[in-house]
Amino acid sequence: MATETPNSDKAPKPRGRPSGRVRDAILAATAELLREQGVARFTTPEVAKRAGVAEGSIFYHFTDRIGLLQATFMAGLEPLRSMDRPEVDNTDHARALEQIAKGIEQFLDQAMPVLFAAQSDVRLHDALAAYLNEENLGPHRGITLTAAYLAREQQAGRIAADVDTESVAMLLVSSCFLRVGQHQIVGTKHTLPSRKRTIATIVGLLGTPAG
Amino acid sequence: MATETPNSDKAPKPRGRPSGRVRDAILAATAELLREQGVARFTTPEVAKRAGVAEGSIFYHFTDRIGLLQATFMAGLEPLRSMDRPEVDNTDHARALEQIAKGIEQFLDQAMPVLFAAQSDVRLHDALAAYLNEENLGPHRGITLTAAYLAREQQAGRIAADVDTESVAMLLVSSCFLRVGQHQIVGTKHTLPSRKRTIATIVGLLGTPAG
DNA sequence: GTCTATAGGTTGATAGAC
DNA sequence: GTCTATCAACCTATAGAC
Repeated sequence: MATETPNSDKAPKPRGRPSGRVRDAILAATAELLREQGVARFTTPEVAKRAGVAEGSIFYHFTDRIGLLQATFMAGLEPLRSMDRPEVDNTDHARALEQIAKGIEQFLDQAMPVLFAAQSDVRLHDALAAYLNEENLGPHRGITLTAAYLAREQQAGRIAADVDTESVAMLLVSSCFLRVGQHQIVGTKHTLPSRKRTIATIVGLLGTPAG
Repeated sequence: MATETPNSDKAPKPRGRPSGRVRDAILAATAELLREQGVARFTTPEVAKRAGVAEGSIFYHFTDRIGLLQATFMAGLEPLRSMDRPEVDNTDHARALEQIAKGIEQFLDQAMPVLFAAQSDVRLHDALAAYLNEENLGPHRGITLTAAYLAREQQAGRIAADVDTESVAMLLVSSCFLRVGQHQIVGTKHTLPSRKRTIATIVGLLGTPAG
């Protein structure tokens, strides 16, 4: 996961992202291709064509095909890394959870194809897994964030004290994964209980506040 | 999704699966390869080597590479199709749900790599999606099955009448997907709440039976 | 039904000019 | 940093013997 740019050592490497217009175009084209066509159709000539750059540039920036894919999923996971405690603007649990769920699903919508792509090759898979572990990313991150919100509410006395907030958080995150996964794999999200309905049920877990 | 065997028309086609030793070896080798290496490393020479057959045989039986993959995920989904109402042997909800969840996770453990593989190519993806819709397979199947159990319990008065059993079922199935998915993608299932803990929380949703 | 041999087509990656 | 041109490696699929 180290060599992403050519200048790994040696002196006065240019500050900031190189110039990066081509580099970014390649990354964007790759993400697009993965989403639309799947890894199988992802070939360096195809990426080059779509990015409007020369094929050789790909190898200059990313060393090889695998390097490009790694850089792509690291870029795709960036939103998760910088995702901080969700700012929920009220104490209506259903509303707040829906906000959180929406955010997670939105993220997954664009990140999941990349996760799928990484499953296509052991090397990629292993690199991704290592990265996720190192950076403490993955589903666990979303769960922790959600659990934190619930715990705050619990301490404020708005959620029954005996509720296992982490499990509840996991249920919410799970349902997001399934909803997005089903949508991307089967294509009809309409056969699952809606997000609203799911959350209404989850809210039922939070117990009567104080009476 | 039609031509799986060569003899599509013409008269006295041999009854039962041809002789099928080679055919099955190919299917098994394919599934293995997908699990261990991912689609990228799945090549017809590799499959042939692993199955101990000639490469040509693959094309004889499955027409082309795509045909083999399609046949493989149809085979992998077979357990789901024949999965019938779960026989749960008692009325302890936690126990029963755990049984169901275990079954689903077991199935997913072997089916998920194949689902991932299908995401690698639009043609495969579309073929899989069509198949899942036709046969009414997919996550929805597991949810329906689970919901049916819950509904029965509800009618028997052992679950509160106002519980949305389908949503609860979805939460259970979701958690299975997330658990298996996390395990296969990130590799550490240990950071998620355990199945037992999750189910304990879900059971909390079922309400006090009659008092 | 299964095999061997091979044709034909892509693809990843390199070299070198600008 | 970016491009064009090129090559060796590899893979899918076919043809034909057994």
